[in-house]
Amino acid sequence: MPELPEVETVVRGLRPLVTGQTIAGMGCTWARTLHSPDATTFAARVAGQTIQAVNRRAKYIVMALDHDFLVVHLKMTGRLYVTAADAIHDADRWLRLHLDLDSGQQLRFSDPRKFGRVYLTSDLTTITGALGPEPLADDFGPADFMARLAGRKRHLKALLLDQGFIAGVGNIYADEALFRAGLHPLRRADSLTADEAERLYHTIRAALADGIAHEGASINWYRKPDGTRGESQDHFFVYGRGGQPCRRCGHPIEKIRVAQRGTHFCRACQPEHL
DNA sequence: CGGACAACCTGGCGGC
DNA sequence: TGCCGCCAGGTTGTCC
Repeated sequence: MPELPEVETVVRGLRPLVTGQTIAGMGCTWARTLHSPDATTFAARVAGQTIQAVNRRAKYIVMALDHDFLVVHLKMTGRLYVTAADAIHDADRWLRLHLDLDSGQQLRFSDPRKFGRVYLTSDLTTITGALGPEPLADDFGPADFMARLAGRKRHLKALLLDQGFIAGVGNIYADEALFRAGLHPLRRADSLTADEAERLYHTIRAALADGIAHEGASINWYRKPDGTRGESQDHFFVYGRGGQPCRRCGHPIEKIRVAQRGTHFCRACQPEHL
């Protein structure tokens, strides 16, 4: 569930809580949560480093330390929160890793499904090197998007989910962007007119920006660092609305599978041909 | 290049 | 109440 808007919301919540804090130690209770290096190396290397900045690249949370980058991917059910070291939270039931901060607080990573990953690396490009552009970046314009679309034959839905094509879009905001653009998820990328491509560029950005404005979508697992829910899900046009009337035309929203993902769309607003 | 699918995992839910 | 099986979806890797 955490896509660009959810990760951005987490980053904005964490930033004032951990920036400037020095890490005293690390504990990990599910080995595979640590992608690299191994726990012993990780703990020794992270200790004593100060968190200089908290940022986002695609769906990765990137904390710049003195000599390394501490990177977290929430995958589907990961949650990050800061708490007093002796405090108990509901999400601790699935606690996988914690960082001891010199303030006496802990930065905790909880993850029921154990898909989330934590990395410590001095070279960020080993993680983010193959990612496509940030869709909300100032220097990413309609012409850049249209150039990337050119010659691609894949279904639009599959292409939007491809992190190497454009970074940060996941299943929810792909469906929302395609609805807003009036484009069927099975349209081939190279079948778009210039107008359609430019429209899609703008609706991707609008869907993501609205998601951030509503602080992400708490369908089930996602929570902000303070434990509260985002409200993006209350504003969806199609995602999770199969069988319900389209907010624009009243036609029932359909749910199909595209690229092995549940895909929601309105047959009237997103015609398959032309 | 692109598509299909398994793997990684668990909780929540519908059906019986 | 309880058990069963399915579904959720980000990413990687494999195979065709």
